[in-house]
Amino acid sequence: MESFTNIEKYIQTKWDSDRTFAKSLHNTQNGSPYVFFDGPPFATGLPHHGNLLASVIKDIVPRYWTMKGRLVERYFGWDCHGLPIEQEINQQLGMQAHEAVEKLGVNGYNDACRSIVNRYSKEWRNVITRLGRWVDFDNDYKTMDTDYMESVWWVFNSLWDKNLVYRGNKVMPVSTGLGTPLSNFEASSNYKTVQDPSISVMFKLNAEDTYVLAWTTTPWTLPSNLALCVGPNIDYVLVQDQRTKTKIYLARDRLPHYQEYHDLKVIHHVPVSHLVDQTYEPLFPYFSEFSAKGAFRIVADDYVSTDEGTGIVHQAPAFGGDDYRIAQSLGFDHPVCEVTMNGYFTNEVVDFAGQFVKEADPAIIVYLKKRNLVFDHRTIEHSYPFCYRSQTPLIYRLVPSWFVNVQEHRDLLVELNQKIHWVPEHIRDGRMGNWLRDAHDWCVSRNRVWGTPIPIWENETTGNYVCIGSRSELQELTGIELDDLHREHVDSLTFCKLGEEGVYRRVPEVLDCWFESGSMPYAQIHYPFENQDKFEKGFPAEFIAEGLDQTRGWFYTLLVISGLLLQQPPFKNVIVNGLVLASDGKKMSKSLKNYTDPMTLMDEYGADAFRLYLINSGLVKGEEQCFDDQGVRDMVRRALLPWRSAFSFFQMYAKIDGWSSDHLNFDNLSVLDRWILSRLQTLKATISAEMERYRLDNVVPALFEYIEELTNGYIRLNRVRFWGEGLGKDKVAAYTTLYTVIYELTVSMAPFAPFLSDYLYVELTEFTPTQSNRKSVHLCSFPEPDDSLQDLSLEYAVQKMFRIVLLGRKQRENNKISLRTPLARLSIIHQDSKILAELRLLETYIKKELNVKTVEYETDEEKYVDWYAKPNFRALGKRLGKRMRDFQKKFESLEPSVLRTFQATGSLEVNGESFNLDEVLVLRREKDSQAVVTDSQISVALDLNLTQDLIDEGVAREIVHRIQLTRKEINLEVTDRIRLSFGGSEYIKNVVCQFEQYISAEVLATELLEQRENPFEFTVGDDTLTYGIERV
RNA sequence: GGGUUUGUAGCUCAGUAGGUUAGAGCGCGCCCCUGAUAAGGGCGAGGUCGGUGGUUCAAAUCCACCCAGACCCA
Repeated sequence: MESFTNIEKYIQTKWDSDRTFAKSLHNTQNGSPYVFFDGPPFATGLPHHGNLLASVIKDIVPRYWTMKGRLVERYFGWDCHGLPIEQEINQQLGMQAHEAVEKLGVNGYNDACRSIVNRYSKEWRNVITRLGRWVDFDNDYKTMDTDYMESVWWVFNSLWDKNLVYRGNKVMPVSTGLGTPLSNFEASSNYKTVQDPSISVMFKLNAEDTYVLAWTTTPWTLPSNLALCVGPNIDYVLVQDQRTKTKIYLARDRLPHYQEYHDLKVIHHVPVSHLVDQTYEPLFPYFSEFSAKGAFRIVADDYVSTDEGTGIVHQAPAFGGDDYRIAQSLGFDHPVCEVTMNGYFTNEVVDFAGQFVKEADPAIIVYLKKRNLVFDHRTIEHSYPFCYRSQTPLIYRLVPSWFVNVQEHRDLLVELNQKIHWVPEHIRDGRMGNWLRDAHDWCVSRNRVWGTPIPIWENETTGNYVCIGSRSELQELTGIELDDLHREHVDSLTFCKLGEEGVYRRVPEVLDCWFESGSMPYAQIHYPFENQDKFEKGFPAEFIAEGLDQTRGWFYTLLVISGLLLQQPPFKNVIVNGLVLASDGKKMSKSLKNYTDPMTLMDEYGADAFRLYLINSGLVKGEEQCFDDQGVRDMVRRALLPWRSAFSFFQMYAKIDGWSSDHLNFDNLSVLDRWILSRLQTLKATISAEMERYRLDNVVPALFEYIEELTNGYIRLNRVRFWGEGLGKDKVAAYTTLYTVIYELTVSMAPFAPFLSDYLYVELTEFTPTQSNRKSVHLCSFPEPDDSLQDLSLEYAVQKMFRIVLLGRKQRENNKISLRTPLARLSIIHQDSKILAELRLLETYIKKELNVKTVEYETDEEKYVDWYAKPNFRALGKRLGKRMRDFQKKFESLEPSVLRTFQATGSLEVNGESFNLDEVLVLRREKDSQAVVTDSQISVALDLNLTQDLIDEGVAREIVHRIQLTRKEINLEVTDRIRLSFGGSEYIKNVVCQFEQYISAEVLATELLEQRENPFEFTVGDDTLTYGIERV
């Protein structure tokens, strides 16, 4: 047998040479489009389990809909711009972007980035292809393509035209050494432990002769103080410094801290409302005119804590994120920012002008001390971020930035989000909904090099802006035609406008790369410059899938852009996958080596198994899961192996009998034929239903169940039907059933296990000479359930039969009687003769499974079991309520005679209330567990008497078994006829003679002769059989 | 600190209208079967369903708080 891995490699080459993917698109070209958007990954490393998980989902769903007749085009996308790429290149060049740009120029730097963007794309293609994902890599989109970037410009310009773009400020980490803002990633990459001043400063209230105490480790921000902030839920106290007699407000929780160094006496507690809105005297005179605008006032905000400081926070809106947010809500449009990007005070700060802020700290403290405003002064050691390049301390400072107005359109976004079907559902109103409800304006500018330039030109003289939305517009204004829109080509272009003085130059920023990926629906097809019709027909997309981390990433940017642009959600269905963790519960990490490389896994167990494992879990509904290599192996053992074995079984006999689908005939189906066909309809219906709901995790369990029933139920019980010679009616029915069931199972598996499914499909076509000449399962239609073949009551009865077989086996086990020894009788015991009648239809199988001569149906349960009654809590809960416990006791103590009547009449009176058989359940327990076994619903009793005849027959079966083993050992074919010689003890020889016919038939012996010397032997008890086998 | 989410057998996980015997696979122990054989089946051990409190006749399931982890945000 071929290994699964080899099968997959073979199928892969078949797909390549037959161009099966292209054919599947060709075949569905008249189908209605099912649009799928592929989220672009950064290819800065090899694909990991998370990428593969998303890829599996992105493959299964499109394959399914393709088989449903829809046209599902799939184009791969690459995220090319942004920090990850710059990071790579910086590392490669061994210098920071700003430095590199100085040396290489924007041109050289971008060339370097461009050269590595697709460094891994070949490996990605290999891995994704090996996984079995069908996606067009040849017509992929890249966010750095000129067409793509032009569409991004169009998107940006459209927002601009709708007045949704504005210039504002954002507090960001700034490297004073480089004079430029850093990304959060860069800013958090170099923390150092340093000593800083820690001062508590007193602010004099205007209305009383008291002070408010605020704490800071950045005295240089005090000259730009504009407000103080208290916490609305914090308790404050007024204290008096016993040394200076000064009265001071601070948080009660912080009092002990200050009492360590100062003799403070509490005067009284103060509600926070007493402080809010009070005004105070500015520490410095530089910006006192701001008091007219509402500055130098106490405000309240939740962010204030009492973990450190005084519970009152000094506000310098230009130098803190919260400070800025609060200032904006107070209406300071132009907060004070008297520090240059390089960290020097400007001239407005008269006393410290030209000083580097960190170096001005001591002078500022002295200034305040002279005015008796410093309450406490010491030094602390803490961890502080430094520029990873220039090693200067970072400062947080306002940076001019471009924003998209999202805040005012929250309601629209929330509303559009409601139209999206999220899997898992909770993300819609939870993670995503909450995020949208308080969405902030989106800062879309980056002070970067490698990206799509923001297409805004600013007139240096008049301050007017022109936003450009296309290459042709740019050409009109500048006369230059560009085929590349990166900074090195665009930055130098300037223009003037007639009748307006001054020159227009592009603003220096590039776009946030999330803006580019969010523009993907338009940009991937160069809309609106091309493909207008295609876009309009295919928007919103039917389906997308990415990881949970994209909620505030791609999912969000897609929604913001399409919402603002078109007032539509960008997609209808989304599967959010969870994070794949290593088996130790940690993140997968190359350095920890805590996971197996996916390619290795696929080489060992196959991509099909890998795929099934990934989707058979909470991973496809946003939950995380520890990846377990064993789990992949399980998929082989539980699904792929039995599925293929079922096919091999069919194939082997169908070849012998020369059976083909020409002989299909549903006329003489046996009861189990009808059963497994009915189960097939149920399976197909389940798969369709779950796929429509995008609940992939519910599919694999249903497949498991079916494969289990097919192989360990249907095939095991029906093997004998395939053994006889010729093609009788019953055999045709058996082949018809087995073929149909395997065929449709195989086609149904196609989206999930595309390799083995295609392999088996092709093998199956050997038996379908007149059927369609499709070359691949992936060109087939997904099978639809046929209601006329479904019989739920039969499914139920067979289920019961299997339960009975289990009970019988259990009783044999209890009594240590091997299954090979036949028993005279099985009694199936239930007082309801209707149930027994259903089981009678399956008697043949029950006899065979339990190896009994006869089956009897017994309605007199009281002979074997004790009845007891129990309330059906679910049914009675509402009606009985608190009385449940009392009734439960009453039911449990009912006499058997009462229960007998109850079962006969279907009605029971207790305490003047009547109950039916659905409300009170009658259950069974064994009177004597030797004689009978019950599962509380139904009972069986085996006749355990072993007569000599039965024992002899058991021995005969044992003999057959040994001979079969030997046949196999000496490599006989299943169909080989043999000449059997035997000898040994008298008893054994007698048994052989007695069961001559049975034995000959079973082992395919055409001749049986007694002989003294034989090559093989075995013993049963005290007896020995010797035998020889010779092929005829 | 906030939002969301997860916590069930040694391991990986099921368990959506709250219903009284909490399941599967793997692993482990015992046994059986065997022309589907890189198999298969049965039985068994193994669980205070993260903790505490509450609602209820009844809680793994609903509520509150807490603990631990994760993701995102601050």
